[in-house]
Amino acid sequence: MKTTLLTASGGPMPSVTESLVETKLGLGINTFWHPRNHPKGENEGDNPDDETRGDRHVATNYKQEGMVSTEEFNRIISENKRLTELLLTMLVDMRGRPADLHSPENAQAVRKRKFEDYEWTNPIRISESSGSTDEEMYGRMQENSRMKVSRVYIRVDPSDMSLNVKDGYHWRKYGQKVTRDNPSPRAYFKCSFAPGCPVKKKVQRSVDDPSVLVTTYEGKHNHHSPTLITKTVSPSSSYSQGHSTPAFVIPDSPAMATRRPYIIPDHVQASELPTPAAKHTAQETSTDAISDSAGKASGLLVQQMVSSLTRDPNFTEAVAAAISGRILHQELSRELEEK
DNA sequence: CGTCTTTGACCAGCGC
DNA sequence: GCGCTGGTCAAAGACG
Repeated sequence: MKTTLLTASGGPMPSVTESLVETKLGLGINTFWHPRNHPKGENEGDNPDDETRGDRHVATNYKQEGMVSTEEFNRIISENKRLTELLLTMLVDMRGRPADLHSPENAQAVRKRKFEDYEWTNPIRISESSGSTDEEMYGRMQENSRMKVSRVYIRVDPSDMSLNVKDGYHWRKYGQKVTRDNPSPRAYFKCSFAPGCPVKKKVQRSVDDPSVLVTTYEGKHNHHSPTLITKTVSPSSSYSQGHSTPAFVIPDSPAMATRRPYIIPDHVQASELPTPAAKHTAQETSTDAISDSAGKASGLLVQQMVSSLTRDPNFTEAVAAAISGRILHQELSRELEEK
């Protein structure tokens, strides 16, 4: 079974650079992606022949470093190209929104649209806010933008009709409904790992792409992540305790990656994240040992993220362009001063 | 026997 | 008030 994380925008999981842009633009959840975490076999129809020379240059460097095969890297290049186009589309769309707000007659409509988007993601908060004016709700929407509600998009095998998402927690299904806007049923789950845990999640297939499961997590766990004492790793206990989403799941094997999303919620700092190094110590059942290892290993994840950034061809090119542009600008300024 | 899933019934909120 | 819709409950059955 193939699993691919997607973004809140409904598109494929972006590369790290795009994730950072998404963060800057304030889009929903943050995401973390790395080629090595991507299941093989995606985009099998992509043609690697249309890559740019720059991409080939980076590909050569990749190969020299022995990190990935040429085929693998060509696939990554193709995907990055496709994701870049997606990002540009998103940017164009987002740039249009502030312009809408400048128009008084459109401001209310745009605000309503944003509110509806938020309502889709945060149904509990909205219901709590019922009775308020639009102005109050919109303000509250912005105020609560970092609440413990998140959505995860997971690509699964279309032939698999189950709505089970293995995210490390134990869930009890308590209902299923067919909603008006989606022919696929929506399943309702409650966390059953600890008694009284208020966390719920809803799982429904995407109306646009039935191979994508849309999972909405609500609430805060009142217990440690069960993944801490099994095969996977969560961040330090201070983070993982009480968070509604799988904090960070490191699969032991590609098979384990099935339906196990990689998620970094937007309020989590890099220093709070776990690392691959913590994974090994997590095999122990002692949560104290896990907390210690997670703390020591936080720097390694930062390294991994930096490594991901630097291996992204577009990011490399952008940095090179920025640096060369700056150098050129300095040289021109110096020449002007000398004259 | 305990746990989980299924599924129809029920309830609350909302718009008309 | 009525109908629609999403969310939840709870009984019955399946399963290990």
